[in-house]
Amino acid sequence: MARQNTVFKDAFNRCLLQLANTASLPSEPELGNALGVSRTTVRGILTRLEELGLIRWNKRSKTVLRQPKPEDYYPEDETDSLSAIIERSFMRRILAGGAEPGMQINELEIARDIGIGTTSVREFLIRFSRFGLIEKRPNSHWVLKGFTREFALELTEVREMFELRSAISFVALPAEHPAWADLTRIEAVHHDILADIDGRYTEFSELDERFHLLVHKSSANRFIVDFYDIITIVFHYHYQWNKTNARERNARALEEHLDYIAALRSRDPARVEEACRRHLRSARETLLQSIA
Amino acid sequence: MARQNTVFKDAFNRCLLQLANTASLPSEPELGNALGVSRTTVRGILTRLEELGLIRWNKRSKTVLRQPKPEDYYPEDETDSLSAIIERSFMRRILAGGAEPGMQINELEIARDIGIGTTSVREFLIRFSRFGLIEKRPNSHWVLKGFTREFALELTEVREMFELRSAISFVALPAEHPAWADLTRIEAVHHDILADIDGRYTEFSELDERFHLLVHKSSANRFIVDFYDIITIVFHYHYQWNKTNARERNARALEEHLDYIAALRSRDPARVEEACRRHLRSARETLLQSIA
DNA sequence: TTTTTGTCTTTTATCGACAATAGACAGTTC
DNA sequence: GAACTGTCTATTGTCGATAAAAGACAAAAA
Repeated sequence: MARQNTVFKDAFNRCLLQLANTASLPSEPELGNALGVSRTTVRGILTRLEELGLIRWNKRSKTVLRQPKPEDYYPEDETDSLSAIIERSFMRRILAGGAEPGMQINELEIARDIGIGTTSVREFLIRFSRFGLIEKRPNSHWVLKGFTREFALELTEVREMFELRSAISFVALPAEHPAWADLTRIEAVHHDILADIDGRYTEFSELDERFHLLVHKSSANRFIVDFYDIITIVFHYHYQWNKTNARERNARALEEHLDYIAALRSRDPARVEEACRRHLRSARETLLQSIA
Repeated sequence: MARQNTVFKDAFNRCLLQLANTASLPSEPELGNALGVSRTTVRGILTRLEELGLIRWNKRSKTVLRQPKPEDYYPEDETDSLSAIIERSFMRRILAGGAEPGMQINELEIARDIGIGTTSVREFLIRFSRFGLIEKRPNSHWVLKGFTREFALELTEVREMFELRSAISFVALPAEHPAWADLTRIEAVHHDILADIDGRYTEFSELDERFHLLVHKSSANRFIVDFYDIITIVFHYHYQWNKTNARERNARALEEHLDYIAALRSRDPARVEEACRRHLRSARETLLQSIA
């Protein structure tokens, strides 16, 4: 097979969710827009919905006949894009497994391991190389540079430069800029989670990403915003792997965020700088502790 | 054909140059080291040298029989790696041609244009995307973001942050660090070029890259050093295309470099910061002028 | 006249294949 | 016994092929 129809299956599943609330479906272009796919895929979905007896479809009329049952959905693991699968598998290898710096990375081996072609693995590695964890020897293998203490220090050094600058430019945003409203929403979630910290502390990781990305975006600089991808992926996988003291860590970080947010609101650059520095310093400590 | 033997041809040509000075060639591993290729390729080269009657080869003895003639070399254009070919072709497209921001980029079209397969084009685009000039729409085309004024401003903003920090850490390098010797060598070339500015001003571009890279490297931060790739490629292709006032521009930049180098030598951070700022400001102006 | 649908073409994502190149191992030579 | 060569295997770089997905265009419907 040349390509898995994961786009179709994933969009189909999302379409079933939308089906729950309506008696009939909108036009093909509109559906395509809502699901983020082309009309070709939409028509594939409609065809399948009809086959399963979920709708009656005749040109413009798409009448819902019954509600979807669990067995109508495609299994979740068939909806993952190939690159997502490779990413997970690769990160497990280099974070969880005893991956020594300097180790060789073998495209063919990874491909066989996952059961896919080498092309996709190559493309993943090329994309991944910008994170600075691997390096290519031309005409030969890749080398793992490793998730080391140096890596963490270099990463956080740049992060601190970028975030400090972004935070300063945040306070210069006009009052009607949507970022302020986003900030309010994000602040509210902080309070919600803190109120039930024992039950919800695991939601911090995602919130953390949203908050810092919002700050970085105010720099209006593509290089700064793009760099945040590296932070995201490192923290994302790293925290999946290292969960010691997660509750305390997250509670503390939430408090620091609230300080930081208050500082942004004050629009006082000196105060922002101080709150930002304090939070980033403790984030760096946390990261370093879990490495060494 | 699955793959051009450009590595072989290029190494063969370089080997012919080395041949000029010796009566016999060293061992296979040693040759491989000198040329940066594997023993397999070395043996290919030796075989070819023997076929052409350039050497007599018997196990350890590789006696040079005659000096290479021009027709012994492979044509230069057969020694370019595919990715270098794609890069040149692509940069010509987006810098020289009237490439509007927002334009779609079509893998298949580029591949047909150059007469190669799509895989290599895809891989090039993925690698190139980290420069922030193009962006992928998943399952669909790439979009050219364009070499615009915003791009130049975002690029120089980060460059200034990084270089300032690197320059400051440069003065902290111990006196025996090789960077100081490199700096001396680079400074000397500045004087050489200035002494014959009319004849040699075109050599500035390469010198500029060497100098700034040396500064960036003293940061010992892979993200800062890697970022310099973007600067390099942008300036490299940009100056190939825009040559107005090159002589005056370069002369001025050379003087600024000399100030900057003197400041580094003084090891006075305040003086370094000032000289660095001044030079980067004028570099930014130059870049901006040639865009708008 | 604008939106929707039917149909058809083009492009992307992925695979398998194969030559170029790297690299491993054992026997050979100094 | 250290380095070199002969031979063999494994991996990378690139191509062509193909299903999935996107998208163009004209006919049909509102």
